[in-house]
Parts: sequence; C-alpha cells; structure tokens
Amino acid sequence: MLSVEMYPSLALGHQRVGDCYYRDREPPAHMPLYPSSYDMAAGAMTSHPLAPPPAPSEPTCKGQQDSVKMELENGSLWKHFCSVGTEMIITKKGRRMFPQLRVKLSGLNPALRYILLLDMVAMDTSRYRFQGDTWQVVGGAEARLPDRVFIHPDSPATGAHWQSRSISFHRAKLTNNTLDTQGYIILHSLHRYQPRVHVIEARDVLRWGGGQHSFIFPETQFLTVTAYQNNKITELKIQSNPFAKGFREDGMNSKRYRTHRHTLSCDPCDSTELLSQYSSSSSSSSDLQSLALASLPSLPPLPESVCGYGSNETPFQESPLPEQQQALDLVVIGTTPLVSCYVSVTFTAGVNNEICILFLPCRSVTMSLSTYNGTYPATPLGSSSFDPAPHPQSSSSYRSDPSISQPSPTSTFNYPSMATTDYPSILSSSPTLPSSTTSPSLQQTSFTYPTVPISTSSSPKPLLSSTSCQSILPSIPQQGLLSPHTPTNTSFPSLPPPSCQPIQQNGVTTHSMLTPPNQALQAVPISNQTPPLLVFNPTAYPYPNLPLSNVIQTTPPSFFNLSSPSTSQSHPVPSLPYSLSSHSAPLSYPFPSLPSSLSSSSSVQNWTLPNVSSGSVHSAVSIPIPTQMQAPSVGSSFLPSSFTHPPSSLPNPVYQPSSCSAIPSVSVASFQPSASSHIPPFSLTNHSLPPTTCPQNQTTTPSSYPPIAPTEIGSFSQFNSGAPYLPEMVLHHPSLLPPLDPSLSSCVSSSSTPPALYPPFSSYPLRLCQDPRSSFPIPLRHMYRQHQHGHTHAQGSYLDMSGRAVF
DNA sequence: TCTACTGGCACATTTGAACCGT
DNA sequence: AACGGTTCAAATGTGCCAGTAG
Repeated sequence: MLSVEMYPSLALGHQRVGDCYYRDREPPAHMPLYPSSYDMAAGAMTSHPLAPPPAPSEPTCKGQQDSVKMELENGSLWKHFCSVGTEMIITKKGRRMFPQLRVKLSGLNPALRYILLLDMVAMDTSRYRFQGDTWQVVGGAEARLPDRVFIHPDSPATGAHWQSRSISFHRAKLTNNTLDTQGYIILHSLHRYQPRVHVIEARDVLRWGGGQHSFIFPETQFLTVTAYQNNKITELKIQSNPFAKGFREDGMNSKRYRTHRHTLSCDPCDSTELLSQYSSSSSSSSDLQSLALASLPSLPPLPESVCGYGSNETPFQESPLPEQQQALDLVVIGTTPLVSCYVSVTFTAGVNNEICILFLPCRSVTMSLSTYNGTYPATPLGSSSFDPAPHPQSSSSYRSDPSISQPSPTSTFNYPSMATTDYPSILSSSPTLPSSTTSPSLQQTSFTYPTVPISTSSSPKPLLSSTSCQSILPSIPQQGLLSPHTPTNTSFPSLPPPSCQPIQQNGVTTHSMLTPPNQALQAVPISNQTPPLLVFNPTAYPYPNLPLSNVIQTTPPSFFNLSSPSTSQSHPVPSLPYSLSSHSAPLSYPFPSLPSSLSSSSSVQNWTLPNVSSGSVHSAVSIPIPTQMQAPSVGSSFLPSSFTHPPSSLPNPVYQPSSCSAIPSVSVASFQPSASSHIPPFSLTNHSLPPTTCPQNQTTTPSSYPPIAPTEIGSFSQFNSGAPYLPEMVLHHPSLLPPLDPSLSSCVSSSSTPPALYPPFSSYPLRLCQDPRSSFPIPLRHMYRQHQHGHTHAQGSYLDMSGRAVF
C-alpha cells in the first residue's frame, strides 16, 4: 500500500515547508522559505525556541546527491496571475486549480519509480481581505485543517515516465469543506497557500521513502477565495481558462453580452443566422460568438486577450499522457478497481507504539497526511492557535515589486511581478530526512519563533508595504547573506530593509518567494542549469543501485516494514507476490504488512470500515513497535481515542513525526533490498539502532554504517544488489527532529542529545485516496460517477486523523 | 449594513457510450 | 467479429449572480 510510513517525511505535513530550499543557492539558500501556519502556530506557542541548527556544511557529495529538476511548464501563465494576485476559488464540491500546476521533471533515474505528490502549504498565519483593490491582512489564520496531499494519478511511475511528459496536477481539487470526503485538498478561504510538489522515490508499490525532492514555485502561490475579489484575476481566468470561454467578451455569457442580451435591438435571429453560417465551419465557438457579437453595434471590439497570453497559450492542455494510459498501481493495493480505498496510516510510535493502517473507501487520488489535530487550535495563545496579529514579515514574502506596483500609503498587498527568469523550483531536493546535522533541510529547525506580539487589533493591517520588503529581522546583514541561523529578534522593525530576500517570519529565516533570481535567492534558470545542490550532507545514504544523484536516503523506507520480533511473530509478512510492472493496475494486492488474515485481496476488499460511532476502527491494523521504542504507555490498537495529539503547549508538534522516536520504530531493518530476484518475506528482525545511529549524533558518513544483511527485494530491477539499504541511514537532524523522551529510547540518552523539546509525537495518519479514473486497465469513470451521484457513503464512516468522523 | 458564502444558472469542455462503415 | 471514426448526450468545469447567514 501506499505505506505512509513509507513516506514519513510527508507526515510532517506543512512543517516540511521549512525544508524546502532553493538548492541552487549558497548557504542562505537553504533558509526555510516559509514556515507553515502550523509551524508558525507551533512556534508561537512554544516558549522554548529551538536552538539554531548547526551551520550547514557543504555536502561532500554535492552535485551527486541529486540532479532532480522540476520546471513549471506554464510558468508564464502563473506569473501573469501572480503579478495580479492569484486567487483560487474553493467550493464545497471542490474546485480545480487554474492555472493548473503543470511541471516537467528531469534528472530522475529512468529505472526507478517515483511518486509525485502535491500539497498546499499555508504561507502564513494571516487571514486576508480584499479591500481597495489590494489584499490586506485582517486577522489571524483559521485553525489548521487536515493536511491532504494529492497523489498524481500516474504514481508510482518510473523516472522515464515522468520525464517523458509534462506532469499536470489539474485533477487536484481544492475545497473549503472541512468535512470533505472526496479527498480534496482542504483549504481555508482568504488564506495564502503555496503549492508544493514532492517527488518521492518509490522503491516499490509498498514502500516509499526513497529520496525526496520537494519543489515549490513562488509564482504559484495563491489566495483562496469563494468568489473572486480582484476583477483582474477574473478577467485573467476567463481569458485563460477554456472552461470560462463563455464568459469572455466574445462569449455568449459575457457581461457585455448579458447586459445587452435583453436590450439588443437586433433580431436574435440575425445572430443566429450569423452563427449558423459558420456552424459547419471549423471556427471555434468563440469565433462564432465574436461574429455574432460583431453584429451588435453597441459592443466595442473584442480584445483578444487581457494579458496577451491568453489567446496564445493553451493553459488548459491536458497532460500528453492519456489518463487511460496512466499507471496507478499504487493506491489500489488491496482492493479492486471497483473498490477504491482510503488508506489511513497512523504513526504512533513513541506514544501508541504502533502503526495503524486504515483502509477506507475513497474516490479520489489524494492522500491525506492528516496531521490535523482538532484540538490543536486550543493553544496558550488564546482563542486562536495562530498569532492573530498580522505579521508584516509574513507578507514580506509577497514583497511587492516597487517597479511594478506603486507605493501605497495603505501598504497594499501586491504580488510581485515575476522575473522573466524561472525561479528554481526546488525547495528541497533531498531525502526526506537529513542524514546530517548540517543538512539544510533541517533549517526549519532553526525556526526560533520569537514572541510575536499578539495584536488583538481588529484594524486591518497592510499585508505588505509595497515599497519595502518587510522583515521582522531587526537587521539583515546583507541581502542574500543572511544566515538562516541568524539570531532572531523578537522585535519587529517597522521599517524593513529596502529589499530583503531573506525574510524571517516569526523568527523563521526565510526567503521571499518572490525574490528575483538575481538577488539573494537568485535562481538559476530551471531549464538550462542544474542548480547546485545545497541540500544534503554526504551522510546521505544511497539506496541500492541508485545513482549518486539519488543516493540521499534519510527516510525510512517504510514504516510498514517495521521490524520487530514481536511484530514478525504476530504478523507474518507475506512476500510481495507481484512484480512491479510499470503500469500494471493491481487489482488485488495482498498487503504485505497486514496480518495474513488480511493480506489477501479478498480480505482487503471486504475490509470492514471503521465504525466511527463506536469509537473503534475495526479495519485498523496495528503494528506493534519495538518495545524499547515504546512510550511508557502504549496503546495496543489503533483507536480514535488513541490519537494523542500534541498538546497545545508543544513547541512544534508538526515535527514530531520525524522525531527520533518515530524513526526507530521504523527501524528499517526489513528494508534491505538485495540482488536477489525474488521478494522474501519482509524481515521483521528488529535492528535496534545503536546509540551511534541516533540522529542527534549523526555526523558519520554512510560508510560508518555497517551494511545490514540485505533482503531480497524481488523483481525490482532497479534495486541494486550490491548496495543494501542501510536502515541506520535514517538520520535526523537534532534540531529538526524532536528528541525522544530520554526514557523512550536509548539513542537519545546520550549526552549529546539536546533537551527534549517535544513530547512523544502522536499519530500522524495518512489517508490515501484513489481516483479510479486514473490508470486503470478498465474504465472506472463511470463507476466513479455513480459513486458521486449516489452521495452515499456505502463504505461507511471513517475516522479522520483528527478522530472525527468524516463520513 | 457589510462581508463571506452558497446554490443555481448558462455556457463551454471533456468524456465515453452508441452508432456506423470498413 | 474487430477496428476505427464520428456523433451525441451526460458529466464536468467555469464565472456570474441572487440570495442567505453571521
């Protein structure tokens, strides 16, 4: 299955934004771009600012670690929108994004499989309002919502597949329905978000956790709205989106036409005739409409395009790859095409001491990394988990370009005009977890949330001064030279430096996403250059047979492969019975990590859905975690009530999944791919990580880790037999990973272990949803539709990660 | 009263089944 | 019977707008 555990880093959710860097930048480049709202909130709550992480060191294998690059194909369109202020409609039923996120990948290993994910990162903790033609901060952000991730329907697919076509996330939908059951990405209205794309190496259908590359495109950030606020955006959308052709000036549903529709003096039949004259021609409807409208003397000439690109661009092109050809042999594991499923996985290591897997019905291809904690909002901050005060610095990321926007006394919010040069898209080109304490990806741990003055003022504050880049940094050493470790000051200078690329938000050193490439965060054109990799430390560990570019492996391959003597005994893991054909659509994949009774496809298909009302999840699969890693009190089963959400006092709960406590549980022991051509039962041998492998102490190189006896992976040609995966490679940056409670793990008991700033992390369930329409050998759209129209949830209710019934 | 949100509407596009001819 | 092309209807996507709720 999409073992979530296979993708622990994702479980981090928004907080991962901090690990996103412009890899082509030098040291300052790895400063976190944006802390998620969650991060911000967490930071605001904590009274124990994290110590700055060690100064990043130059990766020894820089350049080798990763050459994965991602380009935003429709970047020009995005930039147009960004220059105006991109708004995305969100509805209860879900709304697609436009412009759609269409990217091009390169640098992947053609033989390896990758999973592409899309998620949204809250850019700040503010709520906005469109006033006076500008966006202004009007208060604090809403409570954190369930983190959901959209899995590209092609996932998993080989690198060759991804690189051979443009990758479109046009099927991703945004919703403001917090109770959404379709798996759409849930967002708050009037909030700012930044789309983020993850490329995760999927070693096989059941295991994720290879190198992870996260990308963001600054120009793709947007504000969510339920109705367009800025007319310019509306015009842009109408001009650019084929679905909105009817609203174009030459369309039959245009304002102009509507206005005149009932007042037209001309005989409607005339227009009809005009249209009929061309009805048989190849003229587009727009052309016909134009002709029809042309007959209306009261209408002025119709502009071709508001921005000049609307007519030339084909913004709504589908991915070259027909959906039916797309492969999706990932999400369906354990079910038939007729039975799409939700997979909810919970990381409970350290607390519940087990990993629970929920198989739940679903109809979309999204994965929810439910780190949402319904109780989380209740924080020491008061009524809001977020700092209600508008953070000038938070908006600084939207630093307006003086050359583009006129200074406004009201400090209007202006999106920056995008530079002609593409921004580096890579935020985080690195393994999910840094293997070294110097890993840039851990920069987020440098978030030293200053005690931001909580303003209760209801007066709207300017989102951003159009004349200056606001930063909370008292002083920025130098443009582009601000170290991510620069001590932060809790004070917020009213007058930020004239220009500041590095922006610190709530103490989080970051860069303006809108920073022109030629500045501190100067980006290298994506298309032509391979930005230097700032990401990782040589301590990254290569997967077997992975090219050096992909060697960084800091993420446990899979939580599902938790090795534990007890686990192996109680839940024999069947060997993978299938080969990973590129686009095979597994109709019934036995679930290796499941008890034998549940491993069969039939069992999975008939899986009983959790009964929310009863407070128990019947379909949950609990995988005990090694005792030594267990928290003092561990639940024996996955129960809704067992979700131990981080206390509101947690400094930064979002990091918990990465906590040392979680890693040991993942104890990669069973993930030793070998040269052997068959897949043996997952070894459940518990490979306790020696103290030396403790993330906190991790400064050693891969070579320092004795290879673990490789296990046969099977027919995965991509797996190099010669390079066994080293579980110990899963390292954690001390500053990033919340140290385990000393009592929980010996590895954290060392003197070098920083004080435990985080309580044992709670569960971080992952919910996977599949869109049956994608890549199945047989058409599923019809079935999908039937489900949709039924408005019924025959699958039953299921428990969201927050413990509440979703449906 | 204002703001944000919702649902219905009309229009356009997409999708897939049905039909037809080879 | 199989295949390919065309047609058509339904589903879906989109912005607009009136109404509603807070």
